[in-house]
Amino acid sequence: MDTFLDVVLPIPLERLFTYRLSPDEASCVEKGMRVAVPFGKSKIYTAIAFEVHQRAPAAYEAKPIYQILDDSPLVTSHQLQHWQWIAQYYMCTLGEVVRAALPGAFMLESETLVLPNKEAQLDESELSDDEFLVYEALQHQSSLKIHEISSIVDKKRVIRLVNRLVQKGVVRQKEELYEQYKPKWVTFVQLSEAYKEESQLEELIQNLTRAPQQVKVLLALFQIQVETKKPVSVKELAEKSGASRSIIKALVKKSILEEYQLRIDRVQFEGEVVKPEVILNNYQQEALRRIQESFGQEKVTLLHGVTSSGKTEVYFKLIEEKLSERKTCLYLVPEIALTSQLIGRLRDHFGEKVAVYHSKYSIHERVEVWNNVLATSEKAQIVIGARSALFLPFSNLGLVIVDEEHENSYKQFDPAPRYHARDAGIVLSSLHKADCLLGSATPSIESMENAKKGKYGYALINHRFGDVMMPDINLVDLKEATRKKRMKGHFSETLHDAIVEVLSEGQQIILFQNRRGFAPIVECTTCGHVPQCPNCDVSLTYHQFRNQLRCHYCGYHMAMQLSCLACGNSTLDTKGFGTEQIEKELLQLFPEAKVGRMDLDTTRGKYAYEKLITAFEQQELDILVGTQMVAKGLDFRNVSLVGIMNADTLLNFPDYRANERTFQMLTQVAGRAGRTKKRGKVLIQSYNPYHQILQQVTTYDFEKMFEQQYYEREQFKYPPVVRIVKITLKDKDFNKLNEAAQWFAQSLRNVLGQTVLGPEYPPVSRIRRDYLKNILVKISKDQPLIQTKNSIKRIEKSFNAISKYKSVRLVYNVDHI
DNA sequence: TTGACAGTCCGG
DNA sequence: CGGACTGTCAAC
Repeated sequence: MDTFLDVVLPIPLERLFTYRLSPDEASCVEKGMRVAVPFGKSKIYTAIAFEVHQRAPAAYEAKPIYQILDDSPLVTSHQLQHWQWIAQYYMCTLGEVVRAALPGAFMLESETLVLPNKEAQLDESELSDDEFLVYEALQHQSSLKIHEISSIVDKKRVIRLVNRLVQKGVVRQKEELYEQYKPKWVTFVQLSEAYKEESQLEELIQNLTRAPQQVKVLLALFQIQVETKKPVSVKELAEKSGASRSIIKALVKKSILEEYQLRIDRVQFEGEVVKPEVILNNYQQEALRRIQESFGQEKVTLLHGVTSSGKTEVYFKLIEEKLSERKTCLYLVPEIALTSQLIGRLRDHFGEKVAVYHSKYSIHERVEVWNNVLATSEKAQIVIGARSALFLPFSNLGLVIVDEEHENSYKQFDPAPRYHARDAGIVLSSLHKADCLLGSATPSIESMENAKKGKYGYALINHRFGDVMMPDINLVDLKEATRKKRMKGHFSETLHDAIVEVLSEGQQIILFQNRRGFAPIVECTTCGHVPQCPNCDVSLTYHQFRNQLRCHYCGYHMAMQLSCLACGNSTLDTKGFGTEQIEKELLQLFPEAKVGRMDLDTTRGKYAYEKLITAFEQQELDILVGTQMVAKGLDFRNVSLVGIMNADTLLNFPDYRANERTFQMLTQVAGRAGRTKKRGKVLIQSYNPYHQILQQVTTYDFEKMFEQQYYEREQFKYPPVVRIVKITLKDKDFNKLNEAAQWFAQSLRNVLGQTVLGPEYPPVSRIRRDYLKNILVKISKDQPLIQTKNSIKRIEKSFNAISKYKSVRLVYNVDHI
């Protein structure tokens, strides 16, 4: 009986693909291993083995697989189950989940190599110019990759060119598989067997008197061995002895030393475990007790603790408990909160049991964490990571912590799978029968609702650690300040004076403006022309630092103009303001102060973010201006003033969550102030200080905010009262898009009724030359979710069958925030 | 997603 | 007419 294998390919295709297995292969393939398979005309892909079976496909001849890449599964069945849930719930393919889940280095892809054909007898005159260029390049190089050819001839599409060359017999092609992950090997040295005896050693040193450098190396080796009792690497020996590597090589050549290689993890924990005992105050203890009680009832639990109430210590206690039961823990944080501050605290406490996993890690480092988790290694008992850490091969998981549960960066936006890490984390914990704790100072409306209804357990800490007072929050009316001409740039007199005072006390200040760049709009005061992005429906933001106009959606940029592009007058002015402008004003208003800026533009590099934080921590900076980045989980001891430059930009955001988000963001930024004894001060500037949300922020009235927001969601039918699926249609052709969106919405309405909203243009209605239109499907809680999604998928099928709509692309966003 | 193939546009 | 580009389809 023939054996077949269904595999998941990392591409956005719904179906599994079936390959033929030889008897040998059939005996070693297991679900969860990687296999390399030929796919399409030429490519070889890495796929995940999904099911071995004997059902020969009827409609086609299955291809044989190319190679089995693992000798034991790399992906566990728990993971596959979890990934299937994600694919189903978030309406994407399993392949897309696989692509997001596996570290890139695990996915080998083939690359076409072009080699010269030595036997070819050719007439050079038969070649075109481009063909000749490739031919000539191959006289000097043994092989060329496709993209190398494309740069040689300076053309984008070269496949046809290569095909012609193959036909003319000038070149041949070869597919090569690349394993991207290379384990790191380190060379160690030890004394050869022959010299292990004391007497032989003495003799050897005597003989080496004419090679003092070599003696120095040997002595250093002995010294290190005595001190550390660990293998000694060549690198270490060279450093300790001060001798060059060639001297060590010489000793190896004489067979006095022997070299050997060891596989080493790239990510190594070095340092002492301080393990200061976590001591909880009464509030924390009470919260811990409630959490444990609710875990006893197998409930997801929400820990609602005001800023700086010491949630982290509670987490630490829970982790300690799980570790003592020999279980592992997953600690999820928003990408931005993954700072060395937090990692440092974890490492101080749990030492090398902590593994870190996030996107700024190199592909190699990720592979190592994956392998350690898979092997339930000592080194990965606690994994702290951003949302993608959910995909690691856990077994024996005991606890999932989702810190800053309300953070919307937990929801993946752009490539599918568009999953919410909090929700996917809850599902993960239930799959493993593990406990799940959500923590936040400003819980999301949905989690709070679940807690209120008793679906989640709930623990509250409403006292700051060490009984520090909550900061004093005050509103500043910008309208009045402007009318009375009490503004210095974008600073009201109140804020300005507060800064002066804080600076004179040697304390630090955080200023928050949720917009980067210098100014979001440049306008000609003569003709009113505003430079727009040619690809997107937005005006270009002025970045003074680069003297450029930039689009924040597609990256388009041009030099800042001196005169208007429309009328030629040099009467350009800016409107609105971003972090860059605040930074500049600060330099003018407070020339003595050292100012730092933290936004997407200043934190591009791998360590740029850390550097800024360290500089601020060490008080090398007096004032830190930033976007929402400054709001997230940072712990600065000397900040006594937080200023919000303009709260209205947050409130005016055109979506149903704007109020909730403003409350969360302002409360979080405010929480950065006064974390030690002195009461912190927060000033919120706004043109609309009587807005209910701002009032609720100043009085720390979470309950009232929740009630009011929940009421509005009920009135207007928004989550968590209903579930929503946002469907975005994209096309380069404006009219076609409109027609297609209309068709789609109408079909949805025919099946689902009046719960379908739209189609409507989003606030930015064109991005990267594509016009966009959204349809919103609201699904009530009593409506079967799977059936509704299936109806949508069915409509998509009929939609795709209409040839004129072929070019229209569809994007589903389930639980869109 | 990728690559092949057919159809179309464009300059000479 | 050939090259470049676009749209459409299948992939096991």
